[in-house]
Amino acid sequence: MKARGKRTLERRVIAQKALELIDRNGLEALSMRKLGAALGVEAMALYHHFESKAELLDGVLELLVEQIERGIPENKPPLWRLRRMFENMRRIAIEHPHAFILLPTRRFRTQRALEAYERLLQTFRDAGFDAEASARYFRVLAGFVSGAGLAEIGGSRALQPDATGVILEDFSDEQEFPRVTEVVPYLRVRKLDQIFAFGLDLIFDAMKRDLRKT
Amino acid sequence: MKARGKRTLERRVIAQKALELIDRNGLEALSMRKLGAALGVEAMALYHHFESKAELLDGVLELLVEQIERGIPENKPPLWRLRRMFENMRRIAIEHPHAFILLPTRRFRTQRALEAYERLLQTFRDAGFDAEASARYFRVLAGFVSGAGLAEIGGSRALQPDATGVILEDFSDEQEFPRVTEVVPYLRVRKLDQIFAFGLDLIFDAMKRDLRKT
DNA sequence: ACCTGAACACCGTTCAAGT
DNA sequence: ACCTGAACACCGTTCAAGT
Repeated sequence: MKARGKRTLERRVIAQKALELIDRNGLEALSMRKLGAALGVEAMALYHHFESKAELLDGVLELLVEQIERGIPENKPPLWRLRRMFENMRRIAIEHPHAFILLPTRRFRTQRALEAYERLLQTFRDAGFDAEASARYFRVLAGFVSGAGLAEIGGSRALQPDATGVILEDFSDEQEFPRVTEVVPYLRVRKLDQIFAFGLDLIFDAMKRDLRKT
Repeated sequence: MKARGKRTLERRVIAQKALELIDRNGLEALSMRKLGAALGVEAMALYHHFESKAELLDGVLELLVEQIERGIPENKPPLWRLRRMFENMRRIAIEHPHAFILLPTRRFRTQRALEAYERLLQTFRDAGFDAEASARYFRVLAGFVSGAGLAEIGGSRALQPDATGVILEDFSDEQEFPRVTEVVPYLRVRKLDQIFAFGLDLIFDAMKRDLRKT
């Protein structure tokens, strides 16, 4: 499992270029052929570094997972750090709208991804939760943040690669869908920050109550 | 936009067969060619009923969206009905693990999907929320349920179509990932019901507090 | 109105061959 | 050890043709 110097470097460079292409053209548009071309190499050369496209995507996932811990000082209280980590997850959705889906759909299978997962769970423990409560709150938070991230993307930050023509605005004559129409302004991108914070508050408040109780 | 009898029927039959194939072989494995074959027809015949594969997927999405309202009596209180709708969303994740992803990732663009969305939002209004609060709680609930649904799937109910070899159980020597290891038993499929209910309680409790306040 | 069949421009991956 | 190039078995979709 130990890297042989150049190999790990290459893997990372390839994954980074893949993420770049995904950011630019969408996940569906990423192909081994195009990725090879972008790196000045034949598609098949990539199979020397990754066994399959699936493994390459695990490599891209690793890059996203690493960002969960970005810019979080060690010396802050655990609950504060946890909050920042989940806020980071949302930021990843915004910065990498086409790649974000990898985070909630692909299992963590690589060393680096599992290491980050380990540290995240350790932070729950540091906050005072036992294994069961850590599992529970992790699931609830990760669920909420994943779903919120996906909504943010569908919401309008990024276009879907294979979207069909009609969008809500074309549709809503307000006669037919009054409730949908009235809700649209409150779900604009600008408003989503507040809603996300509100949801996160809900969960963290419950966590704090829980900690005080025991 | 009005249907011409047979046409709508056909569309539905095709979408249903597509969902069946997705359930059996995964979303990635669905192709126009295979779907045609399953219906005893050439792939190109499908383009007479759907303009593209994207539109076909919108048709499959419709089938899922309809199930959100399944088995919910009109005469129950709005909050109760809302809870049931979001529980239904999770059931959809469990019953259609490979297709569920369509729900949080594809925008609602078809008549039937928007109608269901309209009724869902109307139920928030019936419960006593204004448009803004409806938008907020809808987003938080939909976010949580989507994320929880995806986690449920990754968790183990369905295999990923392009999963790579290693899974956590192979990995965790408990030396290297003690926190990950200790959390595994609490995230087993059997336990996810409780965690889901716990998360939903959190949000519905906040909704009830909110309603009492005003 | 509905379906076929050939064709185009792509895919991921295998394999044998090159350096 | 690393890369190429041809080939295989697929894709979604266009287009002209059939009934």
